[in-house]
Amino acid sequence: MKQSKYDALKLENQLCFPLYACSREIVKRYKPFLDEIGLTYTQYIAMMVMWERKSVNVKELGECLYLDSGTLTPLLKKLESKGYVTRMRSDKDERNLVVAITEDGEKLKDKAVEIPYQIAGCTNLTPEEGVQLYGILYKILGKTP
Amino acid sequence: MKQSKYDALKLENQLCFPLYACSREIVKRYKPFLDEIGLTYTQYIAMMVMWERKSVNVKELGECLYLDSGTLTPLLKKLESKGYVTRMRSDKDERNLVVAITEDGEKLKDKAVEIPYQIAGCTNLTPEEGVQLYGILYKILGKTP
DNA sequence: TATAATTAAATTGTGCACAATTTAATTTAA
DNA sequence: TTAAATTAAATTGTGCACAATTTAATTATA
Repeated sequence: MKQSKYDALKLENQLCFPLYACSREIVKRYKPFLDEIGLTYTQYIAMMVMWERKSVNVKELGECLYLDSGTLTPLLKKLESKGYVTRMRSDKDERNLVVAITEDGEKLKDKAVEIPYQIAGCTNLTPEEGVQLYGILYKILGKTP
Repeated sequence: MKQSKYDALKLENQLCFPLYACSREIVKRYKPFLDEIGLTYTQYIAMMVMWERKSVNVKELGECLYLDSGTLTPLLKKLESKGYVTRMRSDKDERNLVVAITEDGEKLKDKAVEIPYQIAGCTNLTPEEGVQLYGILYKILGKTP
């Protein structure tokens, strides 16, 4: 095997690259299912938080999703225009914007609930690999750089 | 533990979400190092292919990076304007655009070679976890959905 | 060999991501 | 208590991603 001081720069020796490619690949596999309920992937994970929390402010939502207001503000305006959430300044502290789920947003949950099962058929990992991957990814996320 | 038919829709039960979050998190960790050589992450992985292949057409580059011409065309124009690659239609088949590395592009490699080692200090995985992650990610990428 | 089908890039339009800045509200401290 | 510091969203600007369409070149076929 020919060695070079540049080996560390080869695409095949990167861990970050397959992570980046895989992330996009999986989002692409979600697309046909998400199209049926009219959500993008980012809107879908935002709705996941809403289905669980019912009401959060932008900062909390951002902490859940690792996203900032620059991404969330336009996204939440879109979810509002679709009628799935409302956006209102908090009475207690008007700096906070409270995002709350609507009845239509709740109804969407019943359509969305099939998606995880449909997606399961699109991956080829063993249950063990899934658990390993999950653990490793959250280990990376947990480390404050 | 309270169970619900909606458990599959919880963010914490997703595999895709930490993948998506991790991918962005790691790209963010590259940013300070990439800033020093004036490349974005996508430009960096494109240059990795160029450093290895010297000359490729857009289609081949897209296959390496899992990206299409919609993403690559503007990106390659930027790399061209920075002087790291040239873009020329192929003589044999004018549908093909040949992207070739320049001398400046080659020189950049010597600056970039430090980056993988600098990044290594920013992750917290054991070597075994790294190997596991690598294998699982390429298994996902390999499966034609 | 014309015509149809295919192929490769480029283009168009939408939706993130995110750094940096701005605006407005609240909290802290002199 | 008022001025400074902090905080939360929104805004601005850049750079992807990617679906869908267009343009131009090449190949296959009737």
